[in-house]
Amino acid sequence: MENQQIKEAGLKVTAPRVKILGILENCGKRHMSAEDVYKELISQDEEIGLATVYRVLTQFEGAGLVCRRHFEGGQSVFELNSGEHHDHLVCIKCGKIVEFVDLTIEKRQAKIAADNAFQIEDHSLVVYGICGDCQNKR
Amino acid sequence: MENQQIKEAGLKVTAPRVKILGILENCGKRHMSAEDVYKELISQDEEIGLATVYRVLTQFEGAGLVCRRHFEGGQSVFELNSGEHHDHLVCIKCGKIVEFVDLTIEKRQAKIAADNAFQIEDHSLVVYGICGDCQNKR
DNA sequence: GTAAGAGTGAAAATCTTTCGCATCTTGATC
DNA sequence: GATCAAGATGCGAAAGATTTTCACTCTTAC
Repeated sequence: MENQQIKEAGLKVTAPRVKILGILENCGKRHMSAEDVYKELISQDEEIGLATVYRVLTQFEGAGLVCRRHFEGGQSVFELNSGEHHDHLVCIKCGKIVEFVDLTIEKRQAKIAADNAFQIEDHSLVVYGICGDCQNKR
Repeated sequence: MENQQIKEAGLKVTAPRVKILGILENCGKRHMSAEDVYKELISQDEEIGLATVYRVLTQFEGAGLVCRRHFEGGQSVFELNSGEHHDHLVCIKCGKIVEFVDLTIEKRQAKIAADNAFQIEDHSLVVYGICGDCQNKR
């Protein structure tokens, strides 16, 4: 139940937070921009401002409930933290997003960081391309 | 000489373009935001507007002279196109940027894209961490 | 039940990047 | 060199995403 997760994050259980977490969990799309979440709230007749959506998503991010990603094209997208780090394949035509994990790449990154005396905190790998569907469309 | 490169890009040789390219080539920093370039111009008493800096950098990007990168933290950074694709290691404390190329990773990416029927157009790999210097500072 | 501190909505503010437009330059041509 | 059209520039305004401010409301601890 959402309430539990919010409480564990050290946040008060309020209607906007419960609603937003519910949307992220049940909306079907794993990757949503703040705007997407806001529109979904509107369509559910919820009186929640866009500023609150940003605030709540940022808090959730801080609490580790969601991850924020900056792909090309302006808006950030948020996704529920699935526990396991993963990278993304993004279709530049239709926006489709595929997640993947590749141990070989993770290991090489660790090695490269070590070779340069860097202590890895995070990383972001995004491969932009055209998905199978879009290739066939023309 | 800068003039040649600009001409070859199919652009008129104008003072702002020559100046901006000169800064990118001689400023010491390989990665600069539009704002950085603008400030450098100001400090050289050049009367060039920020809008022009953006316009020129965008044109240079289209002509393949520079690459634009979107790291975390708002601004885009531009770098001279070194001909060879490479990825980045970014220090989240001091902003230091190290470039690297790793064939193993490139190959894995190609394989992953193929497995998912994606036709790769581009990719961005950024590893965020703390560099050796910053680790020692505290 | 109540006070204190959190949380919220709406509007204003920021920040980065782009646009509109009048004016000025460049490069090709006499 | 002078001429001219296409292309560039500068400036302020605009746009888009996100954050902050402020006055008000709600949650939680007691």
